[in-house]
Parts: sequence; C-alpha cells; structure tokens
Amino acid sequence: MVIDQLSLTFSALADPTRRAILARLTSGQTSVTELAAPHDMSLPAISKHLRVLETCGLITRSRAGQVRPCQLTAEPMKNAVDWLERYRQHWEQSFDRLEVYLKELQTQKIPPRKRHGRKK
Amino acid sequence: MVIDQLSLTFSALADPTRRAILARLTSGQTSVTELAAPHDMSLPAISKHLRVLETCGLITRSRAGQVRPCQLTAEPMKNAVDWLERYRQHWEQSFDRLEVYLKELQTQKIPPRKRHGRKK
DNA sequence: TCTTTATTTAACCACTCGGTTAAATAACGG
DNA sequence: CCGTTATTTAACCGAGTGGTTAAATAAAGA
Repeated sequence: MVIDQLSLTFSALADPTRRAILARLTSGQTSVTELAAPHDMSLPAISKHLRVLETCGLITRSRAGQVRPCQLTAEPMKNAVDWLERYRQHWEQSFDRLEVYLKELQTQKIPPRKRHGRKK
Repeated sequence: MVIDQLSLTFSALADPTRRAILARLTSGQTSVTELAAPHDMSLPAISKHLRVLETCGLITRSRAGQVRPCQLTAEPMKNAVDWLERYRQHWEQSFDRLEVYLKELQTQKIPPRKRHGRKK
C-alpha cells in the first residue's frame, strides 16, 4: 500500500536509534560501520534502520569503494515541522483556558448543556 | 517496556487518522462519536486511536454524562518541534553543498580519499 | 425498570517492526 | 586468485499495530 510522505517521516523519527543516527549525521556523512558502532545491535539491524531513513528521504547513500556513505537530507523534516507549526498557538496558549472555552462556546459543541429534551 | 516520550509522540503522529483527529480538535473539544464520524472505520478503532493520543499526552478526556469529550493538549508537539528545529539549518541550506563539503573535509570522514595503503 | 445512546473491553486476525543469525554480494589489496 | 572488509539479503521470531465483531459498561430518559 502507498503510505503518505508525512506518515513515513514521523514513523521514521519515532525510533531512538534512528534519531541517534540522524544526530550523528549532522557532523558529516559517514559509513554504515561507523554509524553502527555506538549502538549495541547487529549490523543488519542498522542496515534496516538506514533503509527506513532512506525510504522516507531523510538520508541518501552514495558509493565509495566498499563503503557506502550515508548523508543527511533533512528536507522531509521541513514538512513535519510545517505540519506541527499549525498547532503552535495551542501549546503556547495552553493555560489560556478562557480563550479555548470561548471558542468552544462558539462552535456549539459539548459544553453548552446538551440536553436530551425532557418533557415533564 | 518503557518507551520515551518523544518516540511515543512521533509514533502517534505517524498515523493519518490520528492527525485528522488532532486537526478536528483544533476547533474545540468534542465527543468520540463525532470524532469517528468522518472516518470509515468502527468506533472501537477510533477508541484505540484516542487511547494512543491520550497515552502520549496529545489529548485529555473528561466526562460529561454519557459522553466523554476529548480535548487537544498540544504540549508534546513542542518537544517534537524542539527536536526537529536542531536540523533547520540542514534543510534550509540543502543546496548549499559547498558548506556541507567543507564541513566534511574538516571532520575528516569519507570523502578525503581514504585509501587502504597500497605498496606497489 | 427498561430501552436507548455512548463508549470501552475482549478476543481475534493479518501485517508490520525491530531484532537476530547465517549466507550472499562486492570491492580492496596482497 | 584468495582472503579480508563492508554491507546487504534471507529467513526467522516475538511483540506491537490497526483493524474487525461481539459483548460489557454506564448514563439518560421514557
């Protein structure tokens, strides 16, 4: 099935190992072996993580002899941030409950005493 | 197992249905039934999505009679954005390859002709 | 009290995920 | 050509995910 880019990106970022790999790549491209070194897991496991990152476009891989260097390509993160930014006001004004309450009143949802129409 | 907050958040955001639910909640709190309406899936499925969102703190649930209204709490998104922001320069200067190249030269990684020391 | 409405829980299923080990592939260098 | 190094592929496994249907729970209202 075809899964959207944004979901792929968030899903790739949801793993601590992959985030650590991305962090490492901010200081320049490097080999798979070197990326694997800090992690207590097998090379194939790292290889799989790299594939996930590559699939969603967070890294690109070239070839230099035996070694296949990985490079950070942060573009997909922009989409993620753009999506999240639409919620900035919500986390910034999180205690400003009055405004939220007033907004809810306007949209006529739950709070305003939704009653079932009693006769008696 | 105990999974970190950031991973939980990214993982929760990785599903289109859950993102749609969050988007809906920006216009005020509402009931489970109403949240389910636009989606072609059963109520228990929505209930599970809501649990995921609640677990990572992206929504809170209260009680108003039969109905259990959900409310957006965007705070966890702040952590996500904070993490992503560290990569802003990387996606903004993505074509500025010269700078990247120079940085790689400095850190002495792959590119500078890593040779295996041939004798002949 | 009985029925309806709102929501969750339980049990199940196919599939994905994150890991493993063993084997395959590819390039280097002697 | 052969051995070493770098990396991926294959096959497997246990746990988690995202969905289902059927049943349980809880409050509202007649």
